[in-house]
Amino acid sequence: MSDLLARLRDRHWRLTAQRRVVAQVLDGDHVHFTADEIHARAVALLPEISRATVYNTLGELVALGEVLEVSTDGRAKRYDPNAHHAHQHLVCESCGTIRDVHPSGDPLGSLPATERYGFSVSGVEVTYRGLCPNCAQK
Amino acid sequence: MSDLLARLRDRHWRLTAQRRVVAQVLDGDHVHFTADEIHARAVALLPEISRATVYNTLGELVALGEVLEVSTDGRAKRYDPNAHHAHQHLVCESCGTIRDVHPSGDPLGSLPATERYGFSVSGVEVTYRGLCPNCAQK
DNA sequence: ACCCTACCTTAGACATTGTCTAAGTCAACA
DNA sequence: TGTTGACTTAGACAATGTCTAAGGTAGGGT
Repeated sequence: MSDLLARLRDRHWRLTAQRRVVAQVLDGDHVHFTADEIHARAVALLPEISRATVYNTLGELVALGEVLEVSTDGRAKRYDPNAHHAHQHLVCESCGTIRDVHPSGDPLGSLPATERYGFSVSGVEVTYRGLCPNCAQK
Repeated sequence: MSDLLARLRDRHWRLTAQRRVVAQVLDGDHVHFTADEIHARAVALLPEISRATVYNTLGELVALGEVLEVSTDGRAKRYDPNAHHAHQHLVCESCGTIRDVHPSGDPLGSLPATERYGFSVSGVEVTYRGLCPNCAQK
């Protein structure tokens, strides 16, 4: 994560206490928090941080390619700090838990030219859906 | 589409004017409207139809498996009446247009057991992203 | 043909998530 | 250490979706 802060400094980001706290909350490669969850955790570390700043900071991190935005369910977007290793998501339909997964094969290659309708295709997202062990039990 | 209405009657759906109009708007296999767009088109056919009824009806059609709900961007969900032929989506990042596409291979098969973390995986969605010919030109 | 009644529809309040604005604050450079 | 433009703030606003209580009606039963 200090790598992240270093990269951001290189890009002339002002290192404010608020931005540091958001980065700290996102630390760890396997969290998929919503903006509200990030705000709640940030407030625990820096009580006066505002919702707007959390949204601003997340938006900037996404624009810089340091964090991925995932909307798996039309509810709140989730933010995925694991932006530097290609992966896909496995989502529990019941509790919303997300796991990072690594399918075999190149998903982009599976779309033949005749199915591209003149689009310039730049990316692909694969979302597997199911029940996590916990929810399957109930 | 009369098939749809027939199937719904078989399931003891009350065929109200409102539900007929929503079904009519969804007619055609390649539309991907938002709830608001569906409401606007429904109002043109039946001025007194309410927003709540459109939401209710769409929710029921989704629960019955007659319509798919797609949220490609964290904005408004879109409703896809092409629920009976497996397909994936190609989305224009600029204007939001969606095309139905048919990739080769079985996307579910690409997730090895060691990457399933005990989940019972029941489905997979593939979303290709890019620019449509129109937006690419600009 | 006409009642019933359970199911459907309605308007509008409310909830959730996200965006914007105007004023105040502060990180970084000189 | 002073200056300045980028950053942060509270709260209003916007977009989308859900809920409620009251009234309407489709369709079965007669």
